[in-house]
Amino acid sequence: MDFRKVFTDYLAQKGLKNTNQRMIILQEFLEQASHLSTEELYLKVRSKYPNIGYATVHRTLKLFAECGIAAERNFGDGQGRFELMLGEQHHDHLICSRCGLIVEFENPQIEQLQNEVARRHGFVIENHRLELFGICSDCTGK
Amino acid sequence: MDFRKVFTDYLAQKGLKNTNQRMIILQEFLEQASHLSTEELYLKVRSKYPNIGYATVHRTLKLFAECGIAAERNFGDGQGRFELMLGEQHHDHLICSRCGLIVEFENPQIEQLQNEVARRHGFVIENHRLELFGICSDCTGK
DNA sequence: GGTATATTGAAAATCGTTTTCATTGTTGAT
DNA sequence: ATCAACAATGAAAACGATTTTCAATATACC
Repeated sequence: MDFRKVFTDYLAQKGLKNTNQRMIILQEFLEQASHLSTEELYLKVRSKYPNIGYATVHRTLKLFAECGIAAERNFGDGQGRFELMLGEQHHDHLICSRCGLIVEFENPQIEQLQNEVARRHGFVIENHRLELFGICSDCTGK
Repeated sequence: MDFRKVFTDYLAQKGLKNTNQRMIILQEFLEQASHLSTEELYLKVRSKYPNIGYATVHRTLKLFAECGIAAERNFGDGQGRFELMLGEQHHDHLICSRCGLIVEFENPQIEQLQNEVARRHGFVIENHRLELFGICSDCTGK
């Protein structure tokens, strides 16, 4: 999937402008798209391009979310995080409380049970969030 | 379960002091313990006891969480919320995106599948968070 | 009661996020 | 290519929720 095209198409369609900063930030985001906070991406970008500001990184990440190439997550550490959306498939997260490792997983059975629960309570689900916190195998060993 | 006793025991054990404010805040919290934010509880308390400050409410809620009679939640609306922990049973949440209604549910089958997923990835689960966002039956009708 | 020490409330500090604003850059029309 | 319109930028300020500071007060224990 060509994320650059999705993004530039979105910009064009919205009458927004295709700037160097936006392309640089997308590039850096794609290089390591695993659940970066705004702060982390900003530091990564700034190390190579010192005059790109925090606000621009922040605004660009919001654009990524708007056009669907990224999703904003919150794992309860007080920082919003963005992750690349590879296609439509939903996935959830396993998070190591010790080292911070984040593993993605999918489980259709769980999703189905969720729908059942919702139906029983008269809800129509739009969205969900499932996070499992624990200790990963590396950290268990230590 | 006598939450007042759990709380005062915790205070005693920690060498903390049993104050009027703390008892008042616990009282108000118990009266309507359904997922209140600090702000909401503060307003509720202040309406009856105008000279209890926000900081005291906040600090007391943290104490509730520490001694296990409350748990802090975050439903992504930018406000931390506290809910009464009635015993050990874990439960998850259905949240109406339109009216904000919060319904609690439990589903052992989902929990079991979660454990399986975790095991497959070498994780030992300590904790989890599951939230289903959607539209409740009242709001669907309208 | 007296003393040590925790608590309080108001205000200030903090943290992550968002906005403002003057300047700069991009786009599309000419 | 030049121009005018307007979006984007970066620095700093504003923001909202949370947390801390600090002098005054209250509590617990002797």
